[in-house]
Amino acid sequence: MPGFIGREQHSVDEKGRLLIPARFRRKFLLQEDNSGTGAPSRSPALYVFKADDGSLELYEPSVWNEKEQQLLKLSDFNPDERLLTTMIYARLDQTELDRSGRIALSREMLDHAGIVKDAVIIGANAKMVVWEPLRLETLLSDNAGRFAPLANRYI
Amino acid sequence: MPGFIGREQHSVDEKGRLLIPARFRRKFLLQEDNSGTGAPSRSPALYVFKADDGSLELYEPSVWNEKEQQLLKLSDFNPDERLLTTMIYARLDQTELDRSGRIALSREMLDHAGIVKDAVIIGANAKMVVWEPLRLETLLSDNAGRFAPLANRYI
DNA sequence: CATAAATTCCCCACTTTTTCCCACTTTCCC
DNA sequence: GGGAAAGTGGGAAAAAGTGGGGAATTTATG
Repeated sequence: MPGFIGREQHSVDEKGRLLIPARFRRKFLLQEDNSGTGAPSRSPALYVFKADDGSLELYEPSVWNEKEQQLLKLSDFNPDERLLTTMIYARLDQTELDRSGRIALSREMLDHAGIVKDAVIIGANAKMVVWEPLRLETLLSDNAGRFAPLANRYI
Repeated sequence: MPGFIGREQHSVDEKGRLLIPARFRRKFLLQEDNSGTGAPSRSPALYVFKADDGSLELYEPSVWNEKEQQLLKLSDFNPDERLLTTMIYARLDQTELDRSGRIALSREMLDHAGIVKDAVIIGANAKMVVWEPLRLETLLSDNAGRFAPLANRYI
């Protein structure tokens, strides 16, 4: 129950580093550090997943692990289930926050999202979603007229 | 059951701070602070949503969370449902009241509503709606003739 | 296998933004 | 009118964000 909410834009430097907004960091540093020792939580990790819509999804370990429970139920010997498992792990990566609260995104991840210089991070409750700013803008404006109908249908 | 009712106009300062009228504040400080301890309620939060009509909607956590239940049912892997989720979280932000009862609105939020110096806050029962004064005035006068027909149809 | 090149990691320094707090003015209410 | 609450503005301290240097590690290459 992280509850990431809000939208921010930050730059990605030449080293591929992307800052996780402080307000998001607080959300999971808080719950990572339930060691009771009060010691600084060692190395907050994040799972990075290439989404179909051209964005990147960032998950806390606890949230990803919960999703992963579904995967573990799949059989290695059912072709479809095996394929799905392969597809998912092929798109998955893991990264850690550095001392400044940044993560290093690999070249493939950045390419997948089309990120060059800037990135938008959207809090989507359980996860964070990373977009190339223009790509997100285009998606939203191209589909602006669909918001009301969709909202009307689904919520 | 917040029951915000009334209309007020307040200034937005250079730091983007907007005062939540005292009578609205009382509504939800009351129900936030059901800790029983009588201690000052820590950090009253508000969700801010960019509405389609060029206004900003302010929700109390309890009210927004109820809406969010609908969102949580949507699938990440159904394109329409995913798009809707993206559209909503891309327009959503979260903010807290400072000690003076103000919220800090981000630049994007202010731009969305066209707010420069002043803002009108309308209590609309479950939520508060924030308008740039002239924009609201224009909307109302441009559609004055439609009030009776609409009211006739729906209420 | 050794050396060079590249990448990663760790840290520091600077700039900008946010937060916190205080003070003043206006309005409301008895 | 006097006191309290509400509303407004701004200064200073703290935090967040950004960039980059240099050591260490990994990867390429002769």
